[in-house]
Amino acid sequence: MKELAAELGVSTATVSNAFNRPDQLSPQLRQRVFREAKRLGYNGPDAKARSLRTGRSQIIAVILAESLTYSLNDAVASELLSGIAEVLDEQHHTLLLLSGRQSPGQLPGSMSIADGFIVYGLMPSLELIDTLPPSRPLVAVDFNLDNQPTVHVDNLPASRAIADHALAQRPRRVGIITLRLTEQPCNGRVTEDLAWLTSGQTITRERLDGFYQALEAHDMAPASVPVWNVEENTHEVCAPVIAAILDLPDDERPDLLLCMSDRLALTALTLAEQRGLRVPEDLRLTGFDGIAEGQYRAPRLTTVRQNSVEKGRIAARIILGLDPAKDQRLDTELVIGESCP
Amino acid sequence: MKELAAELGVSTATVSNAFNRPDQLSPQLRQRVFREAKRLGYNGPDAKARSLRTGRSQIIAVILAESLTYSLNDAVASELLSGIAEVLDEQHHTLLLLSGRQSPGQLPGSMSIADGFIVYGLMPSLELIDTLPPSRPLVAVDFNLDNQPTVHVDNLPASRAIADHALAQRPRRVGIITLRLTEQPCNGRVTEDLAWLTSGQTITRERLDGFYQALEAHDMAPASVPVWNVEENTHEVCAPVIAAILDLPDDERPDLLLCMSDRLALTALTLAEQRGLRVPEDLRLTGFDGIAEGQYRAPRLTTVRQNSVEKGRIAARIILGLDPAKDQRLDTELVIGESCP
DNA sequence: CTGAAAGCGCTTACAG
DNA sequence: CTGAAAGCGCTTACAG
Repeated sequence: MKELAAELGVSTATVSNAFNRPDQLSPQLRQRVFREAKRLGYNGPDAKARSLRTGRSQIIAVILAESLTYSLNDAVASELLSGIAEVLDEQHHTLLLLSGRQSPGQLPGSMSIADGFIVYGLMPSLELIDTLPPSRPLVAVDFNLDNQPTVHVDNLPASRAIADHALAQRPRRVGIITLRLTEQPCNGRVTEDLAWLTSGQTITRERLDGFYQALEAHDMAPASVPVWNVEENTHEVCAPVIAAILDLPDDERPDLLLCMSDRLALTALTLAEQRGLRVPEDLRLTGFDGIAEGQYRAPRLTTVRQNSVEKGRIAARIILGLDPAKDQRLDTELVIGESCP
Repeated sequence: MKELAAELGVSTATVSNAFNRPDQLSPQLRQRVFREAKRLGYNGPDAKARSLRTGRSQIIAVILAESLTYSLNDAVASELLSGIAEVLDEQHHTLLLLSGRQSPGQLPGSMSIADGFIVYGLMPSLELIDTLPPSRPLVAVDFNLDNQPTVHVDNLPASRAIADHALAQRPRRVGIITLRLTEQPCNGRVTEDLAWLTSGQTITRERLDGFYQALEAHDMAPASVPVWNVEENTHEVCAPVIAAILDLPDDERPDLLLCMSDRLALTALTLAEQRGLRVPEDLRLTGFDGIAEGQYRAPRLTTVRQNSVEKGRIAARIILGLDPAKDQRLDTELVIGESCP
C-alpha cells in the first residue's frame, strides 16, 4: 500500500479511502488508484492489518461440541451450519470452524481472531469457553450457558407429543433409544447402575422426560420400558446396538421404538428391512429432527421436525447484532410419516 | 499485554516469550506471568496482532465452488472437509469456509487473512482466484488450475470400469444421468442443441467419456444412449428428472441407469421402490462416489469409491507444506453392491 | 535470562 | 478533497 501510494504520488490514507470510503475522494482519483493497484497486483487492504487496526475481522467462529469430522457428516449440524453460513454470507462475514474437543493446551490461538462465537452443543469441558474474549458476543445453541443467550427448541413438549401420537395405538412392547444419556459411555442396554445426565446438561434427557410423561399419561410405567443408549449419532455406532434389539426373540422385541434422532430411526429402518421386519406392521418407529433423508425414503419417518437451518440463522443474526441477544425458542412440528402412522 | 507487563514489572517481550518461547525465560517467572495473566483475565496474545506481526494466521481457507448450503449438505464435500479438518486440527490450524459463488464485488476481505487456500471444484468464474495473494500456497481439488498443484481421482478410467462391469450383463436399454454437463443449465433430457463442457472443465465430462468408451467396447453406439442432466446433486433437484425417466412406458424405460453420483443413484432407487420397480431385477443402477448412505441402504449401491476424506487430507498436507506441492492422483475402487451385481 | 526498540500494514481523527 | 501522524498488539533480532 505504501508502495502503491508512492507510485501514485498520494498518501496511504488516500489509497485506504479509495477502498473503504468512496465519498472521501474524487471518483477520478479513485479509479486511478484502482487501475494502478491492479497493475501492481495489489488486491486491497491486508485483512490482518485491517483487523488489528479496526478490532474486527468479519469472522465468526462456530465452536462445535463434537469433532469436526462428526459434525460435518451429521445432517442436523450441517443444517445448522448452513443457516449460519447463509446469514454470514449476506452480511459479508465468514465462518471459522472449530472443534471444542481440542486438548485443552492445544487450542488454536487463531480462535481469538473472531468477532463473535456460536457454540453448538454442550462440550465435555467448559474451560474453552472461559478462554474466549469476554467482550465479544457469544451465543449458545442447544444448551444453556449462564448469562448468555441461547437458541434452542422445546425438546420436552415435542418428544411428549410424538410419544403421545405413537402410544395412542397401544404397542405390545415399547423400547426407547437414547443418545448420550449416561454419564459413563454406554453402547447398548442402559442398566440401573449407570447415572443419567440431567436435563440441564443434555437435550437427550429432556426428550426422555417427554417420553416418560407420555408413557405415564398412557398408563404405562416408564421403569418397565427398556432403554438402549448410543454414544454417537452415526450409522456405524448405532447399527450394532439396534441389531441387538431387532435380533431379540419375537416375544421380547419391541414393536414400537421411540428414537431420539432420525439417524437412529433410519438405521433401525434399514436393519429391520434386512431382517424382513415390516415397518410399520411389525415395528413402528419414530425419530426426531426431521432431516431430509428421513423424508425421502420409503416409508417416511414419523418425526419431530426442528428447523435447524433457522436455528443457525437466528444464532448468526444474534451474533451480528441483527437480533436482540436474548434466548430464542423455536417451534417444532410433528411430522406423521408411514413409519408410525 | 502492556498492562500485564507493567503489573509484573517486566517487559512485554518477556510476557510474549512466556507464551511463545518457554526456553527464553525461567520457569518460575513463566509461572508468575501465567498466574498474573489469569488474574487479569488475559488469555494470551491477541491473534490479530500476532498474525499481522508474524505474517501467519494459522488459518487455512477452503473455497467451495458451490454455495456453502449445498456443500455442507453434500456427502462428498463433507467428507472432503472432514479430511481437511482432521489434518488442520492436528497441526493446530483452523478452517475458514468460503463460497466461490459470491458476487464479485462482495468478496469478504477477510479472505486474505488465510495462510493458504484449498479450492474445491471449478467455480463459475476464476476471477476470485486471481484476487488471492499470489505468494500463498494454493491447491485445487477436483479440477485443474494452471501452475498449481491439484488433487483428484482419475475419473475416466474409473467410470469406464464401472460401465464395463454394468454392460457385461447386456441391458435392453441404457440411460445415463449426468451432473452439470451442459454449458446452459438443463434439468432433463439433454438435447442436441446443448453444448457440452469439456473434460478440462468438468469431471462430469471425464466420467461421461469413460461411459462412452465402455459402450463402444460393448458395441453400443453412444449416440443411441439417452442422456439426462441434472444441475444440482440434491434429492430435490434430481427427483423430478428421474421420476420422468422411470415413468416412461415400459418399452422406453432404461433397465440400466449409469448415474454420475451416488445421490442420483439413491434418488433413482427411492423413486423406483415407490413405483414397485425392483432393483436390480427391473432396473439396475450404478452410482459414483461411494458415500456412506449408499452402502447402508438395501440394496447397496454398485459404485466407484473415491476416498474423499483422503483427498482432503492430502490437500491440507500440501497446503501446510507437509507434502510436496505437486499433482496427486488418488486411486478409486470399484464397489459391487446389489443395485447392479 | 531480560529489555528497549523497530515495525508488521493498515485506519482514522484531525488539520489543512 | 487530501495528507501527516498516531497507534492497533504483538514478535523478534539484538544488545546487555
